[in-house]
Amino acid sequence: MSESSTLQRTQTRERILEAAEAVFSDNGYHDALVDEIGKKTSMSKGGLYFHFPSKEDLFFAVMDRLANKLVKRAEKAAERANSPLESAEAALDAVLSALSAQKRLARLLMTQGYSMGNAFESKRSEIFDRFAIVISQNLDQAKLDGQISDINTDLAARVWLGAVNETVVHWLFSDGPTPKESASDLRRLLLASVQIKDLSNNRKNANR
Amino acid sequence: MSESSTLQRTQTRERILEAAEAVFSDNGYHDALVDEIGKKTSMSKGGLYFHFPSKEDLFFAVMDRLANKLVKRAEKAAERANSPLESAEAALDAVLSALSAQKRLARLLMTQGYSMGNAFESKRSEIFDRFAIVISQNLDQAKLDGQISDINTDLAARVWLGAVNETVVHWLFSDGPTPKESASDLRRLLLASVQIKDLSNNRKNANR
DNA sequence: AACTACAAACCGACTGGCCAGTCGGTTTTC
DNA sequence: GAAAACCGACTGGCCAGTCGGTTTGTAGTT
Repeated sequence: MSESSTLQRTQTRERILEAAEAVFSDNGYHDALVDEIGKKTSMSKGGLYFHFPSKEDLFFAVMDRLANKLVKRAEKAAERANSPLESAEAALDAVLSALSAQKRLARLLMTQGYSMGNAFESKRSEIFDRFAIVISQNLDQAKLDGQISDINTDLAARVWLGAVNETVVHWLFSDGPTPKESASDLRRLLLASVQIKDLSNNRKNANR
Repeated sequence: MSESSTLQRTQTRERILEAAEAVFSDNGYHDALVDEIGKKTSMSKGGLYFHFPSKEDLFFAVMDRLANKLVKRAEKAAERANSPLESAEAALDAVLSALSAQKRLARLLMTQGYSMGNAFESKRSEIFDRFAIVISQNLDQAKLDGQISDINTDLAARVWLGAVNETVVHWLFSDGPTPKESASDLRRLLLASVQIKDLSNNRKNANR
């Protein structure tokens, strides 16, 4: 068991996860066939089951992998910003553009897992919570800094996530505008929702 | 075929829809067994299939029935209000309290159908659109009246729905607060998102 | 009121297709 | 030569939908 074999092993796992991501997001959990994932990986069913104990575990692994990527992306975008409020905004933008760029990713995270029942719910919940934390922590800080007014930041984070979710899902299943196209309007609405106090930046939040 | 028999017929259909609603919302589409719906109705599978051509049709019928009820409720609440903005607000409240009161209803409308794949999506889409229209029309009017600023009302309606959806789903799968408990905070956030201009009412939308 | 005829409503055992997961066996790697 | 990785035909459980048959309602006839 050299370290090269461990590397090989994670590479194979990665290959499987890649293929599984495609198949799951195209068909949803229930209609995704393990055999098809095998075909895409040029690996037999038995081979897959050597690496993952069940279809369900495989699906969760796919979701975790995607969520990690996305959360990291959001956190990095937030770090680059200059104020807590801008961090929250940047995190939002990062997620939105990532989802716009990859329908598959959006489908997987938002809808394609529901067919597995309650197990999926807690996973989705867990992942959304991670995003919610990134947003609400920044909003909390913005509140302390007096950048926004005294609102319920947990709920605000939830509202932001919900707004993104609905916008994306609507885009996925209707031929509406890309979330990215709506991004600036969406940003305006969500920033307004937290009732920005300091108008010294260049945006016009003209309220009377 | 007297009219009493037609009445009988719709009563039976109603009985089935009631039972189906329970079973679907408890188990989700995929895990709901037609036989169990039969058991709850004291009717055999064959009997059910006399009234509904397939499990899928039955599910859609259940959804339509619920959506109709809810939309009507929202519209009536909107009518009772005194201004377009208050109408939008009232519609929101109505939906929120209905969903809070009946977890089952919320589960069905929001998550339990995904397991049937894309067919559900268009149904969900259709239903959410109906709510979106109620909200966005009122927001449009509020815009014309100068009650709110010049925003993208379609998107705003979407944001509101998304916010409600996320709040409710979060409540369903975590032990968070009832949506009704969050209602006033939520209302504050969403009203702020549309950037109310006229502050002559008793709410404090203090923006500098 | 009794009888017939027909259809609407309902019954429930059965089938046919599906597919996750298994397992005895083969190849690859070290 | 031993273990890790992989193969793929097979099975076992599941359940929507079917269908030949029974019951119930109802309209027409005498």
